[in-house]
Amino acid sequence: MVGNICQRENLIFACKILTAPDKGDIVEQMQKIDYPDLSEKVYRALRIMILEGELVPGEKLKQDILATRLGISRTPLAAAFSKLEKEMLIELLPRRGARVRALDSKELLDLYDIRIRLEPLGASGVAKNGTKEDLRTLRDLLAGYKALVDIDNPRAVRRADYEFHLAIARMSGNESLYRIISAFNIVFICNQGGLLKPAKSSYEEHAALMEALSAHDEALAVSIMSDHLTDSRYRLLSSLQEVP
Amino acid sequence: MVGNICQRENLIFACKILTAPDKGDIVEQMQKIDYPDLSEKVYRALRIMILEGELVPGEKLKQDILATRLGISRTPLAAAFSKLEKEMLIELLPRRGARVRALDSKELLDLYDIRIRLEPLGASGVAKNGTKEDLRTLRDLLAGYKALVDIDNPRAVRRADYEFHLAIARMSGNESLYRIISAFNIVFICNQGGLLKPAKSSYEEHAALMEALSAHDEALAVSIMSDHLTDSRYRLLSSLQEVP
DNA sequence: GAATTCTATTTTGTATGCAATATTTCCAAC
DNA sequence: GTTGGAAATATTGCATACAAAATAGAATTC
Repeated sequence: MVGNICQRENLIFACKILTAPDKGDIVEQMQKIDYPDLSEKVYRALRIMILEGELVPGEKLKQDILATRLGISRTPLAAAFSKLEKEMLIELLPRRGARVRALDSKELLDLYDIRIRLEPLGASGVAKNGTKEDLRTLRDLLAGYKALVDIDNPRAVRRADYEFHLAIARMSGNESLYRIISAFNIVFICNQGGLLKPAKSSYEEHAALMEALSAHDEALAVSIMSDHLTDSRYRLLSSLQEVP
Repeated sequence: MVGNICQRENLIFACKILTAPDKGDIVEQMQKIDYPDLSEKVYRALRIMILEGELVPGEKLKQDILATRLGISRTPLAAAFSKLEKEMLIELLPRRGARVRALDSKELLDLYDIRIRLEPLGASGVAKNGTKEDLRTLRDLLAGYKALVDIDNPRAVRRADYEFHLAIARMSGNESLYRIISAFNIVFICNQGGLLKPAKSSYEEHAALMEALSAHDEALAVSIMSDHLTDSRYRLLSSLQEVP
């Protein structure tokens, strides 16, 4: 996936857009990351800005302002908006502009229901077809996860969790599965509200999953992934009922 | 969903594009269906053209030719292409144009794996929350299905199957589920290769599902849907192994 | 003072034009 | 006859420009 290579750079770029005091700096960043086409670059930048909360739900995305700020014309924005709309990150009201979509708790629970069905399929794929290289990568991600848990950095833990889950989908061998999970930012959005369970518990569940994957125990991997997510959904539901 | 209202008209429109001998007819059709924005209209038209097989896999989509044929400029095509790319219906190679994506058998099987996980979730939702109105609509669709089976019209049966499955996802109450299933044209693509089982068997399975939904028997509905699709996937696999 | 209509401004959607890149064609060399 | 390269052509991506629509604001009426 080309996307992941530039993920970090894009993030930096996205941050710059809103934090940089002068426009020259932004343009500089834009030129640094040269994707073949501008609309893809803009799309990625906006995606990260939304997911990272720099563009908040409900916020109107005015083409002129964004285009000026990014130093581009409004044309490539149209394509970027189309993509973001398909990903349900923005709402596109004809002739009335684009807004960052707000997610209510029902939608979050619904997304969990989807995760619970789809991600075990990914785990199954890795257990069946995961290469030694895949498993090594996952173990590395897991080690990174553990380190972050130990130093107690919630935001970084969330990111590590996201990367671990997405890596499994990517390695599942089911390309469509990966595209669906990543395109809809399902993992990211579910984690957005913060950690639903103690980082340590979460880590232990990941570690158990890692064991099952390493042992190519498909049934166990599926079961652990399913339980892992079902538990998270349950916790989300409980936390919602606490503060209604 | 606004989309469904104009589904039929769009189909007619899409067909006209390629069959109409003169351009004036196309323009006429374009004006008939007035969506608020042109890019959405074009997107829908192209989507149907691809799904109906009028634009064949591997075919290059040249902006100029398409734009001229549709009587529009190339600008709204860009947005339409972006959407289609997200739906995995076309491939977008930067600076090298767009191609209709070809699906190999592995991808088809992978899509079935996803269907098998997602659609039972839809059935569950309808069994739990389906209104009387929803159930009535489904029964109507089922009746239509039966009629088509009786007169032996495979193409129409396929379409009816598609509509029945999609309706369940739509009525599930899980908006994201519906968007994912419809956005990726999962049902349609899976049916593209033709019917995998005798239309009569398929109808009977649908009828049994309808019973379970009417009785609000969630577990049974889930199980029937799951079996229904698992069987289809198995048949697909078998048919692929026959002619390797 | 509140509501409503009419005007002015903003903002979006689409077409066009230009520059950059890809593809094709043609010609020469081996 | 085939291969390699250069010119010509075609095609894409982006910016600009313009028209249609929506929003905001002012003036008028009740």
